[in-house]
Amino acid sequence: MKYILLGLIAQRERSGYEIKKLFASEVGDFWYSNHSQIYPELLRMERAYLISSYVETVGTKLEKKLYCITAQGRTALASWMKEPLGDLAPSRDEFTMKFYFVSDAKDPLAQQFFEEDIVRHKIRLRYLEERLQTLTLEGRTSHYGHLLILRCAIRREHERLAWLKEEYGNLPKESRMR
Amino acid sequence: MKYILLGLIAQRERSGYEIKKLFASEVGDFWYSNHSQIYPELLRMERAYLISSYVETVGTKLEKKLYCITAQGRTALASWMKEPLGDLAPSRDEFTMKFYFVSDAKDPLAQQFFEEDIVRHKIRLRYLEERLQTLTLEGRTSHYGHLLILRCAIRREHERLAWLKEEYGNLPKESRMR
DNA sequence: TAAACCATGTAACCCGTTACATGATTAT
DNA sequence: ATAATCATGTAACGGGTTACATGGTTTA
Repeated sequence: MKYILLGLIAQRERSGYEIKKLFASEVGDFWYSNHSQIYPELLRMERAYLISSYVETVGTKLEKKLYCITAQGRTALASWMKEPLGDLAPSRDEFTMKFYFVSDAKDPLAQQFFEEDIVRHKIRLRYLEERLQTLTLEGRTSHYGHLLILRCAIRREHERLAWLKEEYGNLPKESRMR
Repeated sequence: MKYILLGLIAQRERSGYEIKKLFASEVGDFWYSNHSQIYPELLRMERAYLISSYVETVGTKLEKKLYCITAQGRTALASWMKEPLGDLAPSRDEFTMKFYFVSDAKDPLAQQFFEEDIVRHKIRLRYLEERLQTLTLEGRTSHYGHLLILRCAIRREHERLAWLKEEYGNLPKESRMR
């Protein structure tokens, strides 16, 4: 988490609120957080000399705290990026775990799970495709990684849906009928 | 988490230690936990009348606490199973988030990330295939769901590796050379 | 002038992880 | 004997979520 904030601030100076909005939009596609975690973390990072801040006044009273990365912060970010990836964690997915308890294909729950999962993955796929479209049209430069992970996610959703439909089709008739 | 424990105890009566071992083996492929979370959770569930326990003595002194599901517990489990699946949570994957900060395909980090991710997914794929083999050979009955989610995971790993290799091959030459 | 948005924090709680702690039984 | 495994707990800590709390600015 710390490094995500650091990475975002490394791109350009940012306020806590700006970062909050990023988590609610593009960063949120891959990682989620909210302001009550962001603000304290930024304060901790400042105390650790990874970032520095200055205050800008909007209007006459409203204060906006802008954070910049420090040299130390850049070093820390670079060494995190170079660190090898950790072990793959188990998925902890609700669909998976619930299905583990379905011992028989005839169980009507199997059908229900497939239907529900197809719906939520269709929604997600549509959303991701729209995001890719937006990003492509914006024609921003230097967002290789962002495009890449979006394409990865879209492909994963396609594959997931294909698998779901295949297995759904393989269910015994007794459970597909009404 | 609570419902996973409940599901495992619903299959047959089990001790905390037995459940711990399940998390270290087959359940651990999809969800992880350890004994310091399991034991207190079992105590809480017993206090909530979802499970009941009795003590069995092994040898002369060693005590083993066996938990059974109660009628209330079965109801709670069934209603959890029927509940619709929650929203898809963002992946929170290290590879994804690090790549978000790679703005240019020429960055040598891109190459590094692909290589590392290929390695860890190959390892995982091999492991999952071995698990499926074992499970198939065991020839247990009524494990439709378990087989299904294993096949799903294997297919996901295959697809992931295919994507990784494809994108790795698309990297510009400057960064692939030594 | 009211709603929507900008802007920043704290507090309580829940869940999960690591570490601490103990002792019995079985297999080599 | 001693190592591995069986067996069950507690404590401290860290990260994330929800709720609490406040006030300024912009837009319709």
